[in-house]
Parts: sequence; structure tokens; C-alpha cells
Amino acid sequence: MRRFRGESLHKIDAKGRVSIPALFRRVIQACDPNWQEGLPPELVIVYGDARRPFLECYTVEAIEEVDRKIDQLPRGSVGRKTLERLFHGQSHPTSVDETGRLVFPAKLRQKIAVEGEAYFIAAGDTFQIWNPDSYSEDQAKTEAWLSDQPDDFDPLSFLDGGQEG
Amino acid sequence: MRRFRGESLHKIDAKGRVSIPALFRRVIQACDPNWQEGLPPELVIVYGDARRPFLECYTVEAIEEVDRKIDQLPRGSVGRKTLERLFHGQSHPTSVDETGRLVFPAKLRQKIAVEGEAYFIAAGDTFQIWNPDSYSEDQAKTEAWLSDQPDDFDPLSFLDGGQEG
DNA sequence: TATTTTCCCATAATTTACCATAAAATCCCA
DNA sequence: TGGGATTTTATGGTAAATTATGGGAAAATA
Repeated sequence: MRRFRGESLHKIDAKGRVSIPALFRRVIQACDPNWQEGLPPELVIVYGDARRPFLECYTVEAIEEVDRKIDQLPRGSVGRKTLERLFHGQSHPTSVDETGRLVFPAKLRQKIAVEGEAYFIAAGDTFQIWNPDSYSEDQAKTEAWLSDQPDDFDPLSFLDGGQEG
Repeated sequence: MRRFRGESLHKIDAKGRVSIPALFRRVIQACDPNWQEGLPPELVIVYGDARRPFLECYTVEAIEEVDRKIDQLPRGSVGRKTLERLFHGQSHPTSVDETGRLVFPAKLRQKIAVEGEAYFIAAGDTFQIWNPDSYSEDQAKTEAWLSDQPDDFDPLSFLDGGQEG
């Protein structure tokens, strides 16, 4: 299983340390091609884009795939510059320590306004870290949207050739 | 046999352990491409969608098919975001233990309000877990609907080009 | 040297692994 | 085909491992 799944809430201590959900740790390790016994598994936290109220965490494999795609864009193009800012500049490489935690620098904590607790949620080949309240809000919006749909609406209908963008 | 069939009722013990219907176990195992002697067969419980009063359990194959379809949706689209929440975030990967049980975390038990017993029912390539009472209610509704139909109504009529989706 | 960051140790709570048994289902052969 | 023998299920309990979290000492940085 090289895919994140699940969600959970964790305390952030005074030093900025947070436990990473145990299942996520396995994925992070499995997707770090450089990992070996004794080394800390690595990952990259992308915090860029001020519009997003969460941090997006990439495994080494996932970020390398993004890097490869960026490399293929024409040098100097707007797209390339933007993506380089985002993924190369506004990102924070880090690793999972011996006890399954990572340290959240103050800058990142401010970025998403987390303090005592952080909410982790899987999103396929990445996972996100939210301020628990921001997440609830966002989730409430999603659910409101869902309940605005006809009674028999099934989100699964998105799966098959949804016409949507 | 790659399809669930049947229904049954099982006790949930103090630790949240429940036996999975024996026939379901075979399907779960057969549909886990990573399974081999000695390993526990895996499955994914999707609990997301607050509107549904049951948990939906996917085999590895079934969930991977969903994952593939999600991967094809445009990154950032409403549909993709919704489905990622549902299938990646609001889901619980787990496995069938040596004695044929799985552990039901407290969070999931609350979600569908099950306590001492859980009701299992097949639904094609997934199966559902219900609070026995909620299930009876739902079933009563279905039967009420059926008895409102004309005397000669046969559910099989849905099979052939019913106008419904 | 004051402050921040990293490393190492500690522990309570939770989760998982392992062992046990009674009831039910299936086998199997006279 | 009957019915004891064997296997499979459902369920319970305990031991062992893992997880989440905290605190202090050592190291690095400013």
C-alpha cells in the first residue's frame, strides 16, 4: 500500500513536535527510495500558496514525480517559474524521527494557524495537515454541497466520465 | 467467487473486534492481489458520507479501481476533492486477523451507532456493516415500497433496460 | 551565552498478537 | 445413511508490541 488513507488528530507540543499517524509513516517509508534501516524516512512539506489553509505533504517518490514534470516545462515559462516557487522554494524537506514525529517549524505553524493540535488527512499520494477548525469548516462546506444535491445523488457518479472540471 | 453474497449478525466485543462472515473472508482474500500465505487479507472500510447509516467495505481490488478513476479526474476539481475526502480521508484500511475478525475503532462504531452487534450484508463487490436496528428500519422501508407496487410487479423487471440509473 | 533545535529516555494508553474453547458445520466410512 | 471424528467458526482473555506524548540533556545556532 503506497497510498495514504485515513485521518486523525494529534497534539503539537511546546517544541512544535507532532506525531505522524502511524499508518502514514509506513507509506512515507515505503515511498522513500533512499531509506534503509536506521535512517529516518524523509518527506517534503509544501506550504506555498497562501490561498490554501493546509500544508501538503509529499513522499520522496511523489515529489520526485512532480520534479520530473517541472523539468519538462520550458525554462522561463510562467508555469515553470510558478511551480518552481511552489515546490522548490515554498517547501520544507524534513524527516520522521525515531518516535514517529516531525518537527513543525514556527513558520509553518503560523502559515496554517495551528497551535495545540493538528489534523491530518490522507489525499491519495499526499496527505494534508490542517488547523482542526479550518478543516471542520471546510468539511462542513463540502457536506452542505453534498446535501444540496438531489437525494439520490451518489458521489461515486463523479467517477464515471463526470462532465465536470 | 469474487462477489459477496449473504448477510449475518455478529457480536462486537469490548475491544471492538467482530467476526467477518466466513464467506466474505474468502472474497476479501481472493480480491487482495498482495495476499499470500501467512499474510492477513486486507480491505478498506469507507465511512465518509455522513448521509449513509452504514459502513461500506471494499476489497483491495475494488478500492484500487476507485483510486484509478479518482486519479483520472482533474487535480483540484470539485469531484476529485470530494472523492479524495471520501475514499482516501474518510476511510480506514484494515485487515482480517488470524481468527477471521477485524477491529472496529471506536470512531467507526460511533459513526453508525453500533454497540453490541453488527449486521453484515453483501452488496456486490462490496459489503456493508449496519447497526441491526437501522438495517431493519431500512429494510422495512424497502418492503413497504415493494408492497405499494402493483400486484404483478416483479423486481426483476429492473434488470432489463429499466429507465433507472 | 541565550535561545533554539536535536537527541535520548520515559510512560501511559492503545492496539495487536497469541492462546483458548465451545458451538456449529463438514467429513467420511462402515 | 448415521453418527462419531474432524475442521471451521464465533467469541473471549492475556501477554506483548506499538503509539502518542512528555521532559531533560546535549548540541547547534545566533
